Order: sequence, then C-alpha cells, then structure tokens
Amino acid sequence: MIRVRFAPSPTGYLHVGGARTALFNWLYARHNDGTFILRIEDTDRERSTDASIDEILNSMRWLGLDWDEYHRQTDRTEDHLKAAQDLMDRGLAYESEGAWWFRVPTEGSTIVQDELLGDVEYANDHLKDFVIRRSDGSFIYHFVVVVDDADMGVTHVIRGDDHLNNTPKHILLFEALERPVPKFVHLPMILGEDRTRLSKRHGDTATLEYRDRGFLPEAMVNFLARLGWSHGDDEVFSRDDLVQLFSLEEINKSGAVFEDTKLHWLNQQHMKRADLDRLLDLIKPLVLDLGRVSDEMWGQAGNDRLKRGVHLLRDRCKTLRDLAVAMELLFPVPLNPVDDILVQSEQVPLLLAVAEALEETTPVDPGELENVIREVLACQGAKLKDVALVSRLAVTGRRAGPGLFDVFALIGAELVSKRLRVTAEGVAE
RNA sequence: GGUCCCAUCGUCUAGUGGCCUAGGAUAGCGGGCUCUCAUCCCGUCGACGGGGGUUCAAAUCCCCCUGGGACCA
Repeated sequence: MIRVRFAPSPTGYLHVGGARTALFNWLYARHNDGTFILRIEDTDRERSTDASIDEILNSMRWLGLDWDEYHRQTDRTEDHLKAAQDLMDRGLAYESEGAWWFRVPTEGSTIVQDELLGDVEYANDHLKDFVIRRSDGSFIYHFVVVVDDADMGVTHVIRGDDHLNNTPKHILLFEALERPVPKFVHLPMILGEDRTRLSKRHGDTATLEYRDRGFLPEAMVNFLARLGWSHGDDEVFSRDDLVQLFSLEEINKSGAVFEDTKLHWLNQQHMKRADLDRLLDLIKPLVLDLGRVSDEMWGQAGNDRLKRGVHLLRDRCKTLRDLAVAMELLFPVPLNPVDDILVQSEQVPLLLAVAEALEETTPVDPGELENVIREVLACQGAKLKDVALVSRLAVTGRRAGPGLFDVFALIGAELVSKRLRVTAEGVAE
C-alpha cells in the first residue's frame, strides 16, 4: 500500500511550486490507489498562522487535490519527544549545552537511493553531528519530519530537490529509530524567469491568484503536471487522464521555468471542453462584479441564452475573466464602444432598413436573421460587406466577435434594431 | 567556500547508440477560412553549452571544462 504526503509550512500562501509538489504526490497516490496525507508543518509557531492554513487548504480544494488523512505537526510533540528520548536512552544522541545532538557516524557513507536521480552518495564525515532538539525544548525540522513520516507509514517521500542534501541526515535518523527508510523522489525545482527557484519576489506565484485571474483548476493542474512530467507528445490532459497516465519514470530531472503563456493556451483548451452550465456558474459572479449586469438581469437572460452565449464566445477567450467581459454583450447595458463608429451617410438608410425589417419580422435564430438581413440589403442594392462592420460596432460596441448573425440572434432582434437606430439617427442629426 | 543536483528551440518538452539533415507544443511571423476577431488548418523562424574520448555509428555512454540551481557554512 502506497502512502505519500504533502507537508507544507503554513507561513504564507501556497505557491505554485508547492502546488506542483502536492499534485505529484496526489497523482502518485491516486494512480496507485494509495493514501494521500496532508500534514501541516506548523512547529514554527512564530511564523505559522491559521490564515495560511486556510489558504493552503483552499488552494488544494480549488485544484481538486483531496486528502485522505490530515495531521498537524503541533499535535504530535509528545511523539517527537518520545522518539528523541529513545535516541538519548540508546546513546544515539547526546546532550550538549542544553541541546540534544544526533550522533553521525564518522566513517563510511550514506547513500540516497533516489527513484529519479539514482544513487547519490554522501560521505558521513561531511555530515557532522546535528541538533535535533534545541535548548528551549523545540525540535529541529529534520528530526520532526522523520518521526512523522515514520509514524505515518509514509512509503514514498516525494518532494523538491532542495531537500536532497538533507536526505542523508533523514536516512540516518530513520535507521537510528529502527524504522523502515521510505523511498525518495526528489523533484526538480520550478524556477522563475531568472532561473532561480520560484519565490514571492517573482510576482504571481500564489496558487489562488490563478483562480482569481480566471483560470480553470483543471488547466492549472494540466499545466503544473507538464512542468517536469510528460507523456509523449500529448499536451492536454484532464484530471482523470493524469491520474491514469502518471508515472515517476516520465518525470524530468531538470528544473522548469514557470512561464504562464502556455497556461493561457491550456486554459482556453479546457474552457472549450468544459461543461457549459459549469462555466456559467463560474462566470456569473465575475460578470456581476463588472457592475453593469444585475442579478435580476442575469436571471431574465435565461439559461439557454446564456449557454448559447458562452458557447459562442469561449473560443475567443483565454480566461474566465475574458469570458465574463465578453458576456456583457447579452445584456441591455450601455455599450462601451472600443472604437468610434464612423458611419458613412450612404449607410444610414441601410441601417434603418435593416432595423425596420427586424422589427417587422422579429427573426429568432441566426438562419432566419441572415435571410431577413440579406434580403433587405439586396432590395437596397447593397451587400453585407457594406454594413457589416458599422452594424457590428453599433450593436456590440466592438470590431470583433462571433459571426454577425450569431451575435445578433444572441442579443435579440429587438435590441439589435434599437441599437441600429440609435447609431443611424445619431448620424442623421 | 564545501557538498550535491542539473544541462535539447525564448519557454514546456520528445529522444534511453543507428528510425535525428533532432519530433511535438507554446509564443512570434506568414497564409488559408470569413462580415470581423477567435477557433481550426497549413507553412515558417528556432535547440542538442564547449572540448576530449569510447564506438563502424553519439543528443544519447565516459572524462574534463563551462554554465545554472540547491543545501550547508
């Protein structure tokens, strides 16, 4: 039975590098029907906060990384003391100036058998004795991790390779405590664009920030998984795909730069595949936040129409925020024209004719709309091209968007003709 | 400074001695489709850090150098 753990310190938000480590552990557990343990390493009481714990849990929940067991390190101080006392009793640790020191063998070497990197050998005389318990009674990180991993029966320690150099110490401790040594997998670091290990000064590194910026969790998971892991030439993976395909053998050994241009593309790919009702739920608060559409207006729009809107607009959006902005089209709110509308005088009668025709026939679907509009224009001796851009600008406030008849159908003949008239009459004055 | 890890297009990566005049993706650029934008499709730019070996054959194995990173001090 495979047991893995993710053990963050609650001293700030969960950054994307940590999220990637959590993800790899989670994937390994789920792929092997193992157990995924979340352990909050809050022994540093000075810097640990409940707010950070909440943030971490929310980040994990957002990404869909559910855990099977939850522990807080501070609940385990008695176990830590017991283990340390055991080492003292057996002469494997000693006291000096109030602190407890672990005795490291002066000869031989300790070999880290890493599943990814292979065997890494450390000469013991380089390691030197180290403190496991400070004179104030608090325990050193390296000691606590080992005791916890041992007690929790962790079989695979999957963590960042910044811990590789600590691992021989850990192995020595496992052996001294007479507990089985877990297997180790040291993942390459995630780097900032300056190729140093990702940290807060690199800007947007908080996991939840990506949620707030309008990324889908499955896109984030996909992106994070591909940072260091690959499966042939495949790029787009659902969460289920990843669980099914994930394996340690396909993890890369070199660090990866976190650059979110590809995340944008992946997000679009996942938006295209996402369930429409779900997308609606996700963007509704974003649309309301923009301040022009009320809850009532959203309700009146009707689910079918909203879904059609999402369906038409999502191909041109990279994020949920983009989609929310685009969705304002469906509502009778004041237009916010991106460009000034320059209407030529000969276009005025055409626009009015179209408006009139729409009022008379009130077509509903795009096909009907197209027939009506093309017919009117033909009668006037004009082509669609002659009014396409102006009418798009008049009706949507934008130069670009879905097919003209599709947007018009979406907005509704009534509002379309009204807006055409406003523009045409504005010129006539 | 000591110890350790890593090294393919700008970025993410495929590649485990011959299928590599190095493949995919993304970003950039160009084109097609079209009322526009996007999607989509096609094309294009673009990399094995350097030097030695081993081998009939090296991106792939070995050594050195260089570079980057991490941990400890």
